[in-house]
Amino acid sequence: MDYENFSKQLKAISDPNRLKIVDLLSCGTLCACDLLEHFEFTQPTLSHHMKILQEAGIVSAKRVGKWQHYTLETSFITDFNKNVSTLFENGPECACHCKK
Amino acid sequence: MDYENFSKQLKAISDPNRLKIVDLLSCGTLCACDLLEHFEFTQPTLSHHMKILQEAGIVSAKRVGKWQHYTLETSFITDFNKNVSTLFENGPECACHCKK
DNA sequence: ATTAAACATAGACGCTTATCTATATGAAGT
DNA sequence: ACTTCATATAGATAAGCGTCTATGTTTAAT
Repeated sequence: MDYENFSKQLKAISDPNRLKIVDLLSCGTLCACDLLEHFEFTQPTLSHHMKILQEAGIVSAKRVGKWQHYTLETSFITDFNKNVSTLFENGPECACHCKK
Repeated sequence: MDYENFSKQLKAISDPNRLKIVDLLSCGTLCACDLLEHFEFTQPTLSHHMKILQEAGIVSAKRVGKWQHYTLETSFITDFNKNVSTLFENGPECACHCKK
């Protein structure tokens, strides 16, 4: 498995605030101002977090008028779940190369 | 859900080298010297990574003679999988508090 | 055209992290 | 007792991260 790539996904969501953002988006699309209401930090900080989530392929953005609409990437979820399975299970891709 | 706690688990495995360590341990118990053979870094660096994995409850250690035997904590795997489900699914614990 | 609202970018600051070298500890064999 | 092997600890360093303030950009409304 590609540890570097999986590592990037994990690092992107391993911040407690970004975890909450993903959790909020798991219910559906939200704009930045709606997201911001759930946090104590400033608007530029949210912008920074959203950029990280986008660059990791976790979230996609679409401008609608003045608003940025953020949506969870379903491809990320399936990819992530696949990586988790590969990591914990003793499969043929395991780094130990043992034949269980 | 407890974002702080889940964040600690994620940060502990979000290093590519520690991902590989977990992947290696998913096949069974290994000692430090066996693990070290799979990496380029030094022994103190491995010791550092193992400490982080232990403190996160991901790995347990047991001394057998001169060797430290490391084992993946099954409780971590179930806990982790549970957290992942809660995060991505639109459940009653979701931060948005919407009733889907 | 101005203004206001929503969001992004730039730069700075303090804290954390991954790695190293050097050294300590602890168990086992001679 | 001394040495050797396996592992841990200490301290240093460089890079990365989360946050802030200040400012820029873009869209829409007046």
